[in-house]
Amino acid sequence: MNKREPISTLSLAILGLISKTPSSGYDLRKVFSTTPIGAFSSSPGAVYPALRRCEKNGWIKGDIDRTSILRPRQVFQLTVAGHEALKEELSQPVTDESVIWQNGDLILRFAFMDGILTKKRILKFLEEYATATEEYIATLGAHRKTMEGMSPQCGIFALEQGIEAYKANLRWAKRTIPEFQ
Amino acid sequence: MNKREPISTLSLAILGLISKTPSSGYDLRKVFSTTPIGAFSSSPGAVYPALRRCEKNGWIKGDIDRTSILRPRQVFQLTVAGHEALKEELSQPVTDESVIWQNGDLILRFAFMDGILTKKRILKFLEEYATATEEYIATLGAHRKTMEGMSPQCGIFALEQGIEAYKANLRWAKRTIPEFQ
DNA sequence: AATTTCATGTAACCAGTTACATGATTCA
DNA sequence: TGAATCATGTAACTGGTTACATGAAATT
Repeated sequence: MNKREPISTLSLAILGLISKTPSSGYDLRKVFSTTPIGAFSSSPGAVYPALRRCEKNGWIKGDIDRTSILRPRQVFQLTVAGHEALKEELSQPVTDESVIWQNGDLILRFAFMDGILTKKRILKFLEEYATATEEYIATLGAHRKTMEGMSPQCGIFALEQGIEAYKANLRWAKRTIPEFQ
Repeated sequence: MNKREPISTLSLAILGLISKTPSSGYDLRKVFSTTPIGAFSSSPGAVYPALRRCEKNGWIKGDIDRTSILRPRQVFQLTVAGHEALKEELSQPVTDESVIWQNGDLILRFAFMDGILTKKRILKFLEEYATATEEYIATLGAHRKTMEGMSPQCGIFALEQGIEAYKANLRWAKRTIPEFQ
């Protein structure tokens, strides 16, 4: 009943990563700057405040690690509430809007589902994703038709780029569903 | 020699659209909310301040349109300086970073090149885009190999989604180059 | 008469960016 | 000894979001 705060993309990435491996801010920055995990800046001005926000929401808690002689690191792990919040976020339905405007967020959510959602729920996500993507491809196709023979060639080609990308997403989803053993 | 202010994504979209058709803030909001032109909010709180910024930079100037009995609209068009700024922005090289983190911006730039850059320059853009994309696909492939057989299946599948999407981008660019008559 | 559309804008808030700062440790 | 790395953080700025506000005209 009580409404949960929305989780920002960066917070979702942080919660997702921490759910796999307890990490310090520095660890997270390294992941963001060395892996293709998403469009995240590894800037301290983004990561540390985001960690504080997650902490304030009770999603993570930090333990000081003094095993090294180096400056002590604060290693964060998920709280029970954090696990709940992450699970709920990952369980959100795939909306048409999210497929159109937040495809990256959807894939980020998918990347963290392992071990948090059941196989059934993950497959449901992929099916919803495929359906919504297929619909949007049709919409883009209709749009393309209205531009038929129009003067700004580049605009049409750009639209085709979008259509091709979404078609690739659709093929990926359809192929991944059966591969998901 | 004098350094031009960087153009934000929203400003670029506004300049690009206005370069095709002089428009009011309301016109632009309608385009953003009814066409797949990009991830832009059509919110007045974004569009009107962005117009003011462009105006302050001397890129656009507005004329009051009183032809209608309705509330007068302020119709903006590009200034000479605005055309220069847009042309320079569209002429920026395709960097590896932009292919990775700002693919949407690159496609947006491409969509507006018609009539502003020469055919030769547009083709150069597509070739640079293809090269950088191909390189990044290789990087992602290497990354994928390091995850071979790892436990979080979803993470690997998510990476594959990215690889497939970039492959689609590459095919699009390679196909579009010769189609560009 | 009430709602929708045309058309513009402001204000509070939030979050990311760049740049700076600190200070210890390790490496060349 | 100087540079790079470990590790955390702050401050100023920018720009986008949501929500609110106005007011006239057209539509139902």
